[in-house]
Amino acid sequence: MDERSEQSFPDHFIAQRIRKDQQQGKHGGAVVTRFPPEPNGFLHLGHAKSICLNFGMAEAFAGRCNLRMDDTNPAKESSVYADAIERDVTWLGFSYGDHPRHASDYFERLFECAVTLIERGLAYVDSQDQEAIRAQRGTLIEPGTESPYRSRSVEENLALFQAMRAGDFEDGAHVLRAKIDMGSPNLNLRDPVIYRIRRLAHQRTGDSWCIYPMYDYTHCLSDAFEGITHSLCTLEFEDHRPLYDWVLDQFSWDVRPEQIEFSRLELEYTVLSKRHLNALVTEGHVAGWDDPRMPTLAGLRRRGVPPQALRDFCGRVGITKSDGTVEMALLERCIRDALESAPRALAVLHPLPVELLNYPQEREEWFDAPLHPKAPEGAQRRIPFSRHLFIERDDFMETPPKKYKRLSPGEAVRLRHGYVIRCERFDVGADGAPSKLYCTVDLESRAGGATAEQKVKGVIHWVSAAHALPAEVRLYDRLFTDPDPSGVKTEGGFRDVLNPDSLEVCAARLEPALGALAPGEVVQFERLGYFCPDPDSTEASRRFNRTITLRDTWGGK
RNA sequence: UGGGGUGUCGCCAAGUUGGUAAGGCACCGGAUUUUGAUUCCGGCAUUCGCAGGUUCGAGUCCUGCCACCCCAGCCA
Repeated sequence: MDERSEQSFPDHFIAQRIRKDQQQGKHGGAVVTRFPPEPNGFLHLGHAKSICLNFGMAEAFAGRCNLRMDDTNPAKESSVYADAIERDVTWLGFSYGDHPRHASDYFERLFECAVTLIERGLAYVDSQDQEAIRAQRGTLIEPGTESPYRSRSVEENLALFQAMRAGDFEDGAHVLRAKIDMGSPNLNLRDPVIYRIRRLAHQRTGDSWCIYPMYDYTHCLSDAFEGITHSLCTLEFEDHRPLYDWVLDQFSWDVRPEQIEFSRLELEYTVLSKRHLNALVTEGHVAGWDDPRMPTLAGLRRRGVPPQALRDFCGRVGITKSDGTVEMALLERCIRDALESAPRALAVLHPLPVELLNYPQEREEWFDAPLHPKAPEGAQRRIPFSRHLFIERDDFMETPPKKYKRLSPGEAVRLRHGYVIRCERFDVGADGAPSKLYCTVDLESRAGGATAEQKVKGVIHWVSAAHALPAEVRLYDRLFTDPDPSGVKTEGGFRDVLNPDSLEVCAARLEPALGALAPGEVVQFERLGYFCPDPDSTEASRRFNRTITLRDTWGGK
């Protein structure tokens, strides 16, 4: 738990503005926000920032935050994604009442508003094709030109719009456009399309509709319908605010929502856009949306990252309007912080056999070891010890560098929670690498023993060969080798900087107590990092995911 | 060449009536440590994109530049 970020009151520019509004009694002092994802993909770290902001503001100002599916485009959306979104928001620790809201809940009201706009001469049916409309929009520096259908009579527009709804036309035959200003320097105001014909079943409304409203028209009205006071969105919508305001200004509201923009999250060595994440999944570069290497909430969860780490992260990143890219180190710091209190265990990822020459073949001992070093008298587990052990391959070197604090010929190290051993000799395998160590053990070296205080090179982890549980352990690394995958200019783009070593699978050996761990429960394998059983782990074949390594201040390895 | 934004330490980010640069991450020391982890102390921007100006005094006000981001979906 990070008390600092949990208790400190958010004080970014949006919080300041909301506080001011509330103090001035705006909206009757009410604060209502909303998190409005489109159910066309899984939520990722970028969404976490928005979720924490929106739900966080509601919490901080004793308000409410709605979860609203922005489901106005049945061509791309599905309930599979909507379900995943609910799961992820809940997992992050936020609640939105009994149900999420849906833009599709408002289709009828949205239609009525459109009719009103038509009646007031503020919207018209354009019967040109997409290309013609695009050509008339003009460019960034040239104004657009008005559609020949712009001056249709209200009666004709009404009849046409009703016919569109009735299903009398094919896709693309007509669109409804807001009549604003084709000469505006803001392209969004050049008579934006607000309804299009899509003869497609919608995941929630089925075949009830064959016309669907566009985002700019739908979003602001949905906010108003729900009494949203502060509509927080990312910077790219700044240009849309005049349109947001234009639509709302055509009606009167008890609560008139206001849009405020903040910069989206960018993180080094990853991609944070649904389009790119979708490509990773679709093209098979990862195993799915919840692949532990994905920056999706589902992936992070499967990896073992606690939700608190993400909330802490979002809090530390802050909210501003400046574009920036956060270093991976900050996220890692938050994850390690949240996991420090996890139980400890011993596991060997790359086993190197060790035989203790002076330890009886049949003898066996069980050591008590605390689950956490800061609670030495607290809960314990038992660790078996015997003549045959495994230690980490990296913990032995024939000719070690100067400050090596591990095992080498003639040197002694302590086995964590156990005895001190000294390496007498070793075998070399066909590949030229050490294949087995022969050591002597000092039976007086455990705590309380005669030689317990002796100085040794260091402390290493180990497991008893006969008692250890075999397990497949997946070691994950960053998915990309370039800090800015989206910025890669080669033909393949981010595909060209995928990290070929983002996944290493190893055959590990675990201390027996680890057999009782449930999927998702994170433990620290001492000196290695944090790990948790994958959901696909079974007693017959244990599978662990590495959540993150321990901080490593040693240059070597 | 249009419109909308942003520029404070390697990264994120405070600074909102002008008064003499918070904090976090990273990094570098040093202490503790049966995890090269954790914890703990200490260090880390004479300077705020640049150039002028106003002022006793400017990151904060004015002027002019420069850099970067977003916008021409019947996507959101």
